Amino acid sequence: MVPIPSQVLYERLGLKGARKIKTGLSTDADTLDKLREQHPLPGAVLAWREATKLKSTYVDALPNWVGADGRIHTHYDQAVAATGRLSSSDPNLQNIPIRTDEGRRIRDCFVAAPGTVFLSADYSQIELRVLAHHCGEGPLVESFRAGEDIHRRTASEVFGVLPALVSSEQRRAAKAINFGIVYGMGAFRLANDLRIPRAQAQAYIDGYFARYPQVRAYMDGACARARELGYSETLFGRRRPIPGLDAGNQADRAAAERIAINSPIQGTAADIIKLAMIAVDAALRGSGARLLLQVHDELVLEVPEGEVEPVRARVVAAMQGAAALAVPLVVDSGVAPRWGGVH
DNA sequence: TCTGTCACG
DNA sequence: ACGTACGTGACAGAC
Repeated sequence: MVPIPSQVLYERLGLKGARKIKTGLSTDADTLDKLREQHPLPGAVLAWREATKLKSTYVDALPNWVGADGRIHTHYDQAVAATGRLSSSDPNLQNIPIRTDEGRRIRDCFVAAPGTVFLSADYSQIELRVLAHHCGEGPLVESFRAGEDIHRRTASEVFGVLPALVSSEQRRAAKAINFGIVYGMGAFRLANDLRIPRAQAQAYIDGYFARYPQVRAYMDGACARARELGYSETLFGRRRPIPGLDAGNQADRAAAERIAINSPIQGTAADIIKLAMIAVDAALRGSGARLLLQVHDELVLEVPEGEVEPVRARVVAAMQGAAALAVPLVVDSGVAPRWGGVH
């Protein structure tokens, strides 16, 4: 039983500025957020959506997956995601909430077995490090080798201010730029995300590529190579066929180019954590610790309380040593009796 | 079965 | 003038 937000918002209330979709006007979260200034209803719909999403997908559904052993066992597919990532289903444990306080309460429902705790170990900025490796030199490489705050450094380069003088607003913009670079973003999307004029977003992107020419060269090279070969390739040789790079249609061609840019990055990161899982498994032999989950750049283990520090050291070392890139691989870790508390 | 939406990295 | 960031899976509702 669901209201019909679109009719109420756009026909009865006459709110303006919604994004168009195939079937009419969108009521997605980004659109509703922008409509907040016109009326109190969009905000209420957003709150209602968050609550019902959490209830239907997690609170109501997950208890039905608890088995005779009192635990939930997910299913991992190794041959579904085109980039080489794993995917998780029935239930999906790679999309358990964490971004909101209400969501984190769901993650907190996952409790380690008596006498054990969860150990979570995640790669810091692994996709940007892979990109830095592909670039070989420049501020991205320097920055990771020096252990700097990568977004602060990007802001410093793009906005031409000393790192110590980067404002929180500039750092936020740089973070969005770094995030988007990996996906082959355009000015339209960056402008939308940062709520700035499109011309200003374009200036940011131009400024970025002026300071990071090696990133531009990587992107051009990745497209050219994929166009010649018909596929992209990760650092470890995983291939993804990419049709459409010669499409006459500009939008189709641009979409294929974004895939050619992103797949070697996301796919190499996927290869690295798979190698890490093998190394972690070997490093854990003789201990009472068990690997429970992989969430793309994170491994979650269950560890006897008395073994936490030695296991943590082994896991971090195995993950950091899984591949030798031109920049260090850094792994952060946390320990807690509930999943929501590990970071 | 398709679409829109939204949870995660 | 057009469309507009990568990869997934689950749910509700429309058809």
